[in-house]
Amino acid sequence: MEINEREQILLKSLIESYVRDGQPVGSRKLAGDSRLKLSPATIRNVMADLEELGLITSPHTSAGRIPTNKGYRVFVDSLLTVKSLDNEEVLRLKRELNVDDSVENLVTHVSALLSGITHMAGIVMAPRREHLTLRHVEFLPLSENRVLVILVVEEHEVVNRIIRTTQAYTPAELQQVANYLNKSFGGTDLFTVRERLLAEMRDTRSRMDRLMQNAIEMAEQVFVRPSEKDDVVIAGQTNLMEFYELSNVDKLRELFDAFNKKQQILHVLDQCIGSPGVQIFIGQESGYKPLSDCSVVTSTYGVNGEALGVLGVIGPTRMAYERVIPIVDATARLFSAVLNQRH
Amino acid sequence: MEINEREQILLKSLIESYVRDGQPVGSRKLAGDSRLKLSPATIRNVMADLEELGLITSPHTSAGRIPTNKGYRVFVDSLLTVKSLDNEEVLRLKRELNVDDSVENLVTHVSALLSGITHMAGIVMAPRREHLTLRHVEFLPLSENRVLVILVVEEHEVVNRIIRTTQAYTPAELQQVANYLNKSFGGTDLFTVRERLLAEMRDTRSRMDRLMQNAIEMAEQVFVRPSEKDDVVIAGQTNLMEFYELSNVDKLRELFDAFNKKQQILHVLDQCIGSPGVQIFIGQESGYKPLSDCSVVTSTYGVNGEALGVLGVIGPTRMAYERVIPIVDATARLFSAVLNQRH
DNA sequence: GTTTAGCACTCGCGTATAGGGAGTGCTAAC
DNA sequence: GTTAGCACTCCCTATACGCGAGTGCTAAAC
Repeated sequence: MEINEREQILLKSLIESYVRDGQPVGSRKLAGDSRLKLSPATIRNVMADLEELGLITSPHTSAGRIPTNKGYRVFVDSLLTVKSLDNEEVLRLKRELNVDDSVENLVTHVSALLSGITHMAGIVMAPRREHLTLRHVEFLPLSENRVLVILVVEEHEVVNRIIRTTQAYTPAELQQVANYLNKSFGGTDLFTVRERLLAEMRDTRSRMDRLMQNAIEMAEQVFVRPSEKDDVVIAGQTNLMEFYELSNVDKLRELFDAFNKKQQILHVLDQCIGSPGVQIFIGQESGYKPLSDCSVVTSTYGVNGEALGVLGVIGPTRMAYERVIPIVDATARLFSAVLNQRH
Repeated sequence: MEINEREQILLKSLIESYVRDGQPVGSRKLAGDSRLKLSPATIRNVMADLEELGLITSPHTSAGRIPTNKGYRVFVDSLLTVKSLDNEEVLRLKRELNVDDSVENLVTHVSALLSGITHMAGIVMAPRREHLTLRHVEFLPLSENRVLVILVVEEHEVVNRIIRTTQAYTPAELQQVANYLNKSFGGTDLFTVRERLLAEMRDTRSRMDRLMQNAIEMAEQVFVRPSEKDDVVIAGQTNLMEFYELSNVDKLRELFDAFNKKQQILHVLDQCIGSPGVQIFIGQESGYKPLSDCSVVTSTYGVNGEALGVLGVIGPTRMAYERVIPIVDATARLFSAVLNQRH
């Protein structure tokens, strides 16, 4: 795709104008906006070329032109001049993130922030760790055969679940098992704990003492990956209603349903985790139909340079990319910084 | 409000027809529907009376009549014949609720169920206990001056938070404090723990040992009511989009924003907790503007006859009350039963 | 050869108008 | 008290029309 400088300038002007006003842009308007001193007639010629290239299109004969997704793509890739972020906004971000909050709260906060600043939908995927290290484990007997397990992983995170055991344990027995696990496996990856215990069982099948048997029964149920259903937090969905006001309510519903389902959204975000920095999906590029009228701007965040998750913003393809990109970028950095501080 | 039998029958027919089809009901249609063998002309006379009473109204001269909120109220209070619940649906409800789930998960599930069965929005207020009894407490040192506190309250619920202390504690000291608190205050109400410890401090200011000092510093920060931000869970909001399709997008947005804010919704539910059984707010009766086109059907749930929370359904005033009421009722009973089982 | 002015043409949108349909209220007869 | 008949009202849809915005093409100007 080669377009000459004049075409670039005009495409840029056109997109900026369309993003600002939401109205198809005509040749006369463009002649006024652009620095280029050209008559509307000339501009019409250029626009015809751009249309031939598939970068812009007209909704109907007598309207102006609007960018196609391909046009946005060219704009984003090579024409856009990113505005650096308002200092005030950076401060606001910093102020709102409390290091001592649970990860869950932080994620919710960040999502709300993204949505608040951009007036679109904020979206944050919860940190995904391949390896969760065990910090501490605690067992509390409930009714017989049911045990409440409290697991502290990494540094801060508390996970709890109820397991059913084949036999009733006394508090003392539970305490014993907990002590054993804490002493032997503190700082170890959850899966490793499980595997080592199960390996132990295979190796020394017959001559196992009671303690070990108990530990193994627990381990089988306890040391599995915590459920990840709330893996994605979306905020400010209603902001998107503005953009659909004129258009189809059915599409809006489809979009909102997609937000509720989350899995597919998660899948879209998942694609980003490999490559660092800001990524942008325009329209169908996300490969998910309900998002076909939307763009998604994402960035990865993480700890010690390792990407743990993805956050970003969902809005109409017609969004102010030059503003949104630095916001997403800065938020990801700040969030990473906060996560780092906690270690 | 006295209306004679014939008026009652016609009002009932009219509402049932309108709820079914969503179309204003004319005299001819009503003459066909109703068991009464009356000509459309007679029915027109009756309808004129009902209109004078404010029970029905016509959108415009040449349309049929639709119920007013007052009409719905009369219908709900004295005309409605409640359908008993499908056995299959009861089973579905039972099947979906897992006793061992956390309260949080249960609440989410119940909300989704209500929404799924009624095709409207489900809404569940998390249980509110006046008194939370301490089951177990555990301290884990993080970086210096920061301590992770894990609190098990009631039987199952795990709450955790990070507190900052004035001095750095050793793990041994923390263990000591935890042991002391567990031994002395297991089974006690959280507030009571706090108050007793603070009272202790006042009484024996000078001659306090180290352990007590530590315990008190902890107690001040730890034994406060857990934050209740996620007090209300709403599911299936998108179902409501169908009903607004024709009407105002702005109103829809207002409604969705209200769902996100939650506080006001919570306030509406709060009103219900006093009186047991199913309650219904029609239109503005809820006293909350975004809900003025909606009806809210609620019921309380609880443990041992004590009401702990409220659940229900939000939908258009034009809803099938005779179906929704038993659903909400049954769900509340089942949820109560599940909560009771856990004790 | 590029740029520009001029002009006919197209299309969407808002307004005006007419016809049909549904339902009503009133009156008079049963 | 009930019903048939009828004029009336109002909405909804379709059609027509004019206006405005913007285009593409052509021919002249630079």
